[in-house]
Amino acid sequence: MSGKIPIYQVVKESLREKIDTGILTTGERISSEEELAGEFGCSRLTVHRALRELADEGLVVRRRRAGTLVAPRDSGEVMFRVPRIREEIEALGLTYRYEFLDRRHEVPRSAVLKLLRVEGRRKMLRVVARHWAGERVFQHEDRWLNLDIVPDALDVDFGAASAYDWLYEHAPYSCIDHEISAITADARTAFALDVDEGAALLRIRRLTHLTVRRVSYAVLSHPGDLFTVRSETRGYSLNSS
Amino acid sequence: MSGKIPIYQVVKESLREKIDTGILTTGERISSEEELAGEFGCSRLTVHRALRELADEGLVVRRRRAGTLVAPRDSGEVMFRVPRIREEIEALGLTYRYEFLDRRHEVPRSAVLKLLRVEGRRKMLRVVARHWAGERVFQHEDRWLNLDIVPDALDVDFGAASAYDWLYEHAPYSCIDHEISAITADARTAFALDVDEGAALLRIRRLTHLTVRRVSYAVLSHPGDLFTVRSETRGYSLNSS
DNA sequence: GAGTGGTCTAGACCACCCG
DNA sequence: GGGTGGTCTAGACCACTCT
Repeated sequence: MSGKIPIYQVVKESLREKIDTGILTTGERISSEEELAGEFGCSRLTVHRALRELADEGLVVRRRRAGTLVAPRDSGEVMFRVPRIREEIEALGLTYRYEFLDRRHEVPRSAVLKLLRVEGRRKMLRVVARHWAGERVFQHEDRWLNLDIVPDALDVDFGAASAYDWLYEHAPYSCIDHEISAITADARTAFALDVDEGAALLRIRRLTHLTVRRVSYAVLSHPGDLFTVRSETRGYSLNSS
Repeated sequence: MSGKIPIYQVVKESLREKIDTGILTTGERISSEEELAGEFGCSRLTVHRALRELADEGLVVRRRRAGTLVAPRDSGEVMFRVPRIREEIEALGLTYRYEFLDRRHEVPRSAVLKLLRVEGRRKMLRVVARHWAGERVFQHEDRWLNLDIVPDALDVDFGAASAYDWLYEHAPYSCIDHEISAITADARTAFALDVDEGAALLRIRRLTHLTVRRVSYAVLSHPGDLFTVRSETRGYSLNSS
């Protein structure tokens, strides 16, 4: 019955449980790969893979000569999924609608130039839009596109498709940095989001980049009562039972 | 000179670059492991490791018989580090101070019982505290500890050390789920955080669990102007030059 | 059926670093 | 110096799934 589970998984989960339940505690040394291979009756490479994956997850630390130690807990990392906005809204059972507001070819303020790592004062593309969920504004998007990296954007009319979607389709694979904060809506933003002035907003600032090239910078504002960021549990949480 | 870089890394970065720059596009098929092994003059296992890691990162999708395909971009996952609050505050150059407020042994409201997966109405431990950064309240912590999982907590006086620290030291390794949202401070919370009523707050709800056992549930509230959650870039971003 | 990925072995050599 | 992890090979068998 257990013949279908790969051996490296068995080794991994066995060690994970020993760590979870405190049988192995912080700083404690785990048997060497060779010893574990003997215990589990498998090759060293199989054990190596199990230990490497545990190290990738941050549960153990590996050092040559010193061996494998249970890692100190560093309160760890949390994963959040950032779905495409349309999918997110439709997942809530609401109708998604994109509303184009503005498109300018102009020189950004210096803070934005700096974020985009642009030397001197050059024109970039600014696209402003709203994303609706049913009858409410779900997100206000104020985005700068770096024309040094994606010059084609200048030819695009963002009246029908959002800059986000365009980037998603046309820009190469990229990393994204996020900052999430809570702010109070000023008059202008309140109007844009159709909420009361002073309402709490969840604001995400997002910098899209490809290695060192900054592709785009966006400020995304949501009414606080509409949007929540949820993390996904990392690792295997065995939800059943 | 290049002899020090492992072959699997070379394979991985070579393919990553082809994907990043658009030479390989979404849905396109990558050569089979055997073919790549030939190209790079290495064994199949070495290629396999490279491809497996790319798959773990979500850049490619692998299916038997069909082969390895460049993954559709699903806007991916974002990693946030959640540092210990003391470290976070001290990293800002401010003085950290813990202030104990309340500790009760009582039956939680039903929503909390449900979150903690507790059957029936049983007493749990509630610990309320504030975390200061210099002269400002940085976080208000309202935490429930599940005494079925950590009965020892009942013997602990949380006057000096926070429930968070105690959990960190005494509870086994665990997963944590988070929800981040922006809310408006009501009178009570505004008083607790020493901000104006109606101010924007960043609220994190955090459920600590070990597989299926819910250890603790906490509501953490921050003044919106003090606290921001920042993501870390995932993967290798080759920051130099 | 055949081609692909998934896992595993036994053995090897190297790099690192603690004693 | 010697024990440990890091990588690699050549070959093998299996599981899946497309045709």
